[in-house]
Amino acid sequence: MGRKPCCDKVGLKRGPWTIEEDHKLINFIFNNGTIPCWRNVPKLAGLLRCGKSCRLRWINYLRPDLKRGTFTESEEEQIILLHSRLGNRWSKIASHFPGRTDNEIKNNWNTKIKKKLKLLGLDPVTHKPVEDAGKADGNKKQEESSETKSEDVVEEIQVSLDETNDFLKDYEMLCKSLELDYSYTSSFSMEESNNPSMAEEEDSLKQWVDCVDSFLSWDDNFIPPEEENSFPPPE
DNA sequence: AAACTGGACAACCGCAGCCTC
DNA sequence: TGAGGCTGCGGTTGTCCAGTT
Repeated sequence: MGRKPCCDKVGLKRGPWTIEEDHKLINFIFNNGTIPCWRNVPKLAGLLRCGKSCRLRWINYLRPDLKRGTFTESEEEQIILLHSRLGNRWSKIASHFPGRTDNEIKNNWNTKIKKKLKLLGLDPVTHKPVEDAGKADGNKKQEESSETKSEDVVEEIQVSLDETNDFLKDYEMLCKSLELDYSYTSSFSMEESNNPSMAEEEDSLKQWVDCVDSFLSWDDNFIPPEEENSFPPPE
């Protein structure tokens, strides 16, 4: 009955990752290339985390091809469009955005885009104008108070609907442009590490390590693992 | 200056689906 | 064929931090 937990949680560390843990994970992945089994990663990398946590950390934060930073206006519009087609399938949506993770897009949706759509009078779930919801809201207000809706409210809804129409037109345009530009493949893949341009790959990875080092901003007390093991990856 | 609040995002949890034995 | 293991995914929670009172 029931399944064993994915890992033995006793003695495992939880919560935010430290710089030292990040470095251990990065070094392990660079030294080993592909990760056939995340379950073994913590043990082999010397981390007191479960494999699942390591995978998540790598995918959402440490991967070299991550873009990071705030979403642009056009990115947000594309997310809205894709969400209208795909629903909450964040990984599918994320596959259309180089360097963006499903978690990042999901967070952005929940904190920003949802509100944006509501302001435009669109239902974030159905992507349709919330006329019905407005009526329902109106009824609710009627229940709360026998006062009828003021003209201001009606005007506000009308403006909202006009904006919605404009927005839907933009949708159509975005659709057309996206149809031409759906062929994204990740610019970085561990599986590709055997290709002829390995040297170039190493150079770019080296640059990335420097970059990571800078943004992780090593604290003075932490001594990175043995330099000779950190790079390059074994053949 | 301290307490409070809300936004942003990192991380965790549990389930579904695929794969292997 | 079904049970169990593993990964990936989506929902939710926790934590940090900036702005406000």
